[in-house]
Amino acid sequence: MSDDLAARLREQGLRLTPQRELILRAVDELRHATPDEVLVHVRGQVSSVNASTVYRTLEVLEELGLVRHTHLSDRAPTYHSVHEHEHVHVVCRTCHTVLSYDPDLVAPVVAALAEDGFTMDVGHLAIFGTCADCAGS
Amino acid sequence: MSDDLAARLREQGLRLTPQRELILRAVDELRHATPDEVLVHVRGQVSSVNASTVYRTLEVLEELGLVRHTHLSDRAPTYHSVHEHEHVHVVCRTCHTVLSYDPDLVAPVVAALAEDGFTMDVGHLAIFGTCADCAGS
DNA sequence: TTCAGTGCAAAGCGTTTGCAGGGTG
DNA sequence: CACCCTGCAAACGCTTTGCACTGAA
Repeated sequence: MSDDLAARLREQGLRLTPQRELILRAVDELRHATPDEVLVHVRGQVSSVNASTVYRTLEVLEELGLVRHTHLSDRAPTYHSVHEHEHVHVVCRTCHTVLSYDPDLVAPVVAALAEDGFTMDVGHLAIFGTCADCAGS
Repeated sequence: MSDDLAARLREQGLRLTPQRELILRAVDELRHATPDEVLVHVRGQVSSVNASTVYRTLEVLEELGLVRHTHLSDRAPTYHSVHEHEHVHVVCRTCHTVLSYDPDLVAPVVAALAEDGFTMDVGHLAIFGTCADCAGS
């Protein structure tokens, strides 16, 4: 999968750098991480990786189709590897728990929008609401 | 509906101010507006309304259940009146067109999550993807 | 040897906060 | 006349940008 990275970069005339390998690996390992969390993680391994590099790299990796992002809070976005099964994020606004659901959950919506020619981005979806535990309060 | 405002404020021991009336009216009139757009709008009517007042007021109005917000871009959130019919936002990431759908669109999802005790916030939902016009490119 | 990628520092955008003065109830 | 609300200015968190240097191909 690092080969994936090398291959895709080459296709685009881009270059393989240690930072890009590290950042991709960090996203894979952290599962759901903000840019800042990625930064902290890679700094734990190699010093002097800069925040701007993380932002620029995540952008590149997303364009290459190697990572994805969602918005699970009003703050920083969350990146995850495309190697994970695609899933829908369901977020409780009270306790901030994030549940992952199978894409089947929204299959009817995908189908309905497809009839209008709209291709839904399932992996980016975040559904907000109140979970069972917090409903009482 | 300004009476609504007065009543709800009173219930909470809060005060009715010109700024709060103006900002609520701006959200009603602009239909989908960012805090900054609200600011510009109210400034067109009365000078010297401050950005922080807009933020604080939108927060209050949302707590009172008079306005709602969604995230239709990676930038500032969008506020709209609760007087509009509740609707689901569908956003094309290519041309940035925002389509409004009836909540029926996601009824199956609401039902499925309800079985797990999760109450979905339909009005806050934003679905991203690619619209028919942009699919070709 | 070329030019993409990096680190650094500064600036950017959107938002929040502390405080003192002003206005509602 | 209490105390909520406002404006102002500063600070905040996250992200982007310009620039000179470094290093991958």
